[in-house]
Amino acid sequence: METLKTRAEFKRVQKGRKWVTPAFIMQGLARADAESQGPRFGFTVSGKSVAVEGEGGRKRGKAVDRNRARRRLKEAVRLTFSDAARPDLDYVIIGRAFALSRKFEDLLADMRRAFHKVGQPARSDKENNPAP
RNA sequence: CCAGUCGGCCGGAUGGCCGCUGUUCGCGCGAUCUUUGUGGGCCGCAAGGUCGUGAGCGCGCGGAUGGAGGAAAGUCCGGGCUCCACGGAAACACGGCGCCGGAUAACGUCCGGCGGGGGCAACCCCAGGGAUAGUGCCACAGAAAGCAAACCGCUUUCCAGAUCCUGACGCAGCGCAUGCCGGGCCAUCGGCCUCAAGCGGCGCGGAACGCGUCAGGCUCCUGAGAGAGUAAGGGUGAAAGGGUGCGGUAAGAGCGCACCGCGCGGCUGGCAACAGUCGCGGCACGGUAAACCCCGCCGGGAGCAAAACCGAAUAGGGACGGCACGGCUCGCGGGCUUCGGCUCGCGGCGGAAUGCGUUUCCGCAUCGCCGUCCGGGUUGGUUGCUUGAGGCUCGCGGCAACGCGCGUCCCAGAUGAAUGGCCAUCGCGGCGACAGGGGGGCAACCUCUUCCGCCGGCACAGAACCCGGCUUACAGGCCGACUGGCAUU
Repeated sequence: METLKTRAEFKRVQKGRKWVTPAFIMQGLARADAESQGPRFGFTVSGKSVAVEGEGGRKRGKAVDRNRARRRLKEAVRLTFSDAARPDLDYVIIGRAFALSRKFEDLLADMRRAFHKVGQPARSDKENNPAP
């Protein structure tokens, strides 16, 4: 599984198609250079986004929670992308609060559905502007 | 057994499936290098080419092996390291620290003491230098908050007398039947009772007490009055100018004495902080320095996003070469000069040219264009990057912190950021109740425990250059030493 490395790549994918679930937000965009093959993924989780409602107001997610949310999302992508993701797209997955508590099999189902939804309009884009 | 104090340690375990990353070994592929002193083969006169061998690098596959914490956290101190600044020293300013001795690379840390405070005790807590160097502040309350003063109170002198004292008089009251009349009872001239708890009219007395009037007074008392003394007591406060006791005094007061405290000086013990003791001082010198300040010690700044190296595109800078290089009584600067000037660069004016907006007009932009090279430099990449004031065992020195020596081990290095995801069993925690067992109770029942079921996914928390500390967070659990209490032998 190849990951996005630079800030510029992340900013670019932000313009792409978006799909929201309780555990994450997925964005996808066709890659400009056709150099590498297979899809690429970027993961991002902020402390604010995984904040948990507790006694005395919201509790900001600490580093442990952020890392754990990212790992679960990463694992879910790893188990689903080979047959669900489109190889000519870059994806960005943004963690949300339920990334920690959602059952893992539901997370996998969410992920497959998100790949389908994000990949669908990209196909029509490709028909309008065929890549060189 | 219960309660507690101190120190040390752990902080889920095992397995299955699928992953990430470092190191190392092997294999494969890729580009590069592989001698210019005889130094693989072949071709070539040669430059060189080609095949092979080897090397490091990159990628892939396979094997082996390592992979979060006690706080990785907060970023509060101290260092290493890097860059910047800086001739040395001192002073000033600013900041930090502050009992003494030791440990340490250093520290605001640690150890051992000292002093003060708390606890029955084990033990715990303390920013703990200087308040006779100076300045400031001390809210509220209180009379008064720093230099003595005096609200209540206490005492005294004078003055005064509603209250006080003395005297006189009067009244009330008391007494007198050994005062009279009256009255009553018994009765023989007479005797008895009655000054009222129950009875009329008069009279006498002045020891004590009461009231009134008058006069006098300061012995007592009083103060709506003036002055003086006092700080014992009351009250306020965090704090009120030493404490307790005896003496003393008009009342009091270190006014005097004893003990304690305080200050000064000496002696003894201790490296020292300090402790003990002797003498003197009659007690002034309140607190606050986490108020300014004084004294002593320490301190250059910024930080791994430090810093070094490699370096794409675009824009801009410089050098060189080629092409182009038109005007001016202009300005500035350089070079040459036969001093007439010539020439180059920059700028100004003018405007040719080129490009753009559809053309002219007009407007805007450029003032050279092209090529090669150089330096700086952003995205990015590499290094820094993990062997270090390092861990462990043993021995020695030291009360200890710690030091020394021998041996042994290598123990995370990610960078949109690895060290994991999911599941099962056990463990843990909570809840439930059928049943069995133990304890308490007359009983209802309560409680502990075993088994069972369900639930929770299970404390605080994720390395980011590295060490030494501090602080803060933390479910549950283990070990050791010690203290107090109860019970038993």
